[in-house]
Amino acid sequence: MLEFVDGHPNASLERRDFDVSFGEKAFWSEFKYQRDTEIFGEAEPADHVYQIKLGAVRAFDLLADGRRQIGAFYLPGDIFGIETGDAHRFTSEAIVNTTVWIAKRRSIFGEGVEENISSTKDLLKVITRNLHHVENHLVLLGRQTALEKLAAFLMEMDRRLQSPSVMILPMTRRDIADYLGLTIETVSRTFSDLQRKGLVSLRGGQPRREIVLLHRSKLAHLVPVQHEKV
Amino acid sequence: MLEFVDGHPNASLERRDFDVSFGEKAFWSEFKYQRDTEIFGEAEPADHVYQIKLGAVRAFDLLADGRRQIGAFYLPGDIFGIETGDAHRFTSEAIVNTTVWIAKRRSIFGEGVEENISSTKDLLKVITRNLHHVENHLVLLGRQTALEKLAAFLMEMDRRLQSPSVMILPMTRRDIADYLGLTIETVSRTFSDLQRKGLVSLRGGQPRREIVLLHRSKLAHLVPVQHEKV
DNA sequence: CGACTCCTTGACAGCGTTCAACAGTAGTGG
DNA sequence: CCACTACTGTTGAACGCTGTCAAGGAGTCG
Repeated sequence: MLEFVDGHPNASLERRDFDVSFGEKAFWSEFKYQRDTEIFGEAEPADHVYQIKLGAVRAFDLLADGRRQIGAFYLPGDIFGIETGDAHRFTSEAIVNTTVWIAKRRSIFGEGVEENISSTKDLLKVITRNLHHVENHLVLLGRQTALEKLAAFLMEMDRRLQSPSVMILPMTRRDIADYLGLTIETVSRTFSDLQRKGLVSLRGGQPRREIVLLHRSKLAHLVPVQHEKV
Repeated sequence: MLEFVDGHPNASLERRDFDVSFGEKAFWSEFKYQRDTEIFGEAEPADHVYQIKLGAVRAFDLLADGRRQIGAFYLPGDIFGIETGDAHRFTSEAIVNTTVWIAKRRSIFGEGVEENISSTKDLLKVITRNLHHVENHLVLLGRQTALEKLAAFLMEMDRRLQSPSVMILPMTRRDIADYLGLTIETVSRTFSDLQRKGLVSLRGGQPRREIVLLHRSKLAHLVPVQHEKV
């Protein structure tokens, strides 16, 4: 099973051969990635499945001139790496030191998807969730203002972190900006806006990653909703 | 089989019970939709699969205040309507008078995806292609300029229409704008830009939907490419 | 003919970017 | 212990790309 480590140069193997419920029995191994190291690159073969145990991951595309678009953040519990069939579309990096469980794709799905039906349904469920998220994000990127984008981002993180009283964001302003299609300055200014309006409170000093949502319903009102049919 | 017509109020049934290759044998019926009529709405159950025979379709999300984001255009040959598992995420409308073949989902996949393995692979292929397209579109919406967006749009249409000498776009400037996250004025100005630069020629008078790509390689150079790893 | 849609163009405004300076924190090494 | 550096984040000022508002041309339909 050293092939695992070979295929993941930035990972350090901790334990292995878990039996997690994803379809049927499968062999999972635990890896740790240091902050800012790559988990897999764009166009690499997508032959593993990843689940975050601890930490956070960004999936992004980098243009030749340095522009970056983050397509998704993955948090503890999230499954990723199987978004696009044969090859990865986005590069994935650990945002902070991150523990990931990894399984070979064929150990879960058989060769391709031929053999294992129940896990194929799980696969479809994960992909469908990803697709849904990306489609929502299309609307955000194409048709929302900076304020709406940041409010939507905060509500998304709040939901996915199960509405903690103090939300501790793993990502930097640059990550947030690249997720929302903005610059770090605009993100920073919009945070200040929200603070002036009394909707959020920024805590912790440099990196200001601790955020308290003071008025979730007002924040939610800033997020555009889809049209209700007449 | 009148349930078909019941479920598709805007459609007129023409012929039915084709035998098309999508996985194994399935019963397809041909429907026609008038320009600007809805094929299926957001949040409706996704229990049919659609393939365009003639015409064009837009899939979009409409916000409460009228802002619209188009996620994809579908052209002859394209399969759509199975993007998101149980319920549709986007509304689909015929852009022009459009002929569509429709099959019940379970007549293709069995109840859910349990029974038919080979068509499950087809399903995954279609969904994967959709996901790939949407992820590309994320980068376009979040990180590209108006000029880059329009160039990318023209190259995409050129490829999908098999590089005709004269490209006849089915969609209006508004559709293009809502696809690219721009306004119609910016789209129009950017078309004029490209024309002044000698890269395209706009033909046909009001609706100016006939476009000749005069310099595909220069046009392609306007489209940002993903970063090549060092 | 009038009414309508689609598209283009001009003038102007504004949202978000760019450029720049600076504060707070952490890590390093003399 | 204290520079020194590096990194993250905030804020100000000016710019500019794109949006907004407005007018008008071209084509279609009844």
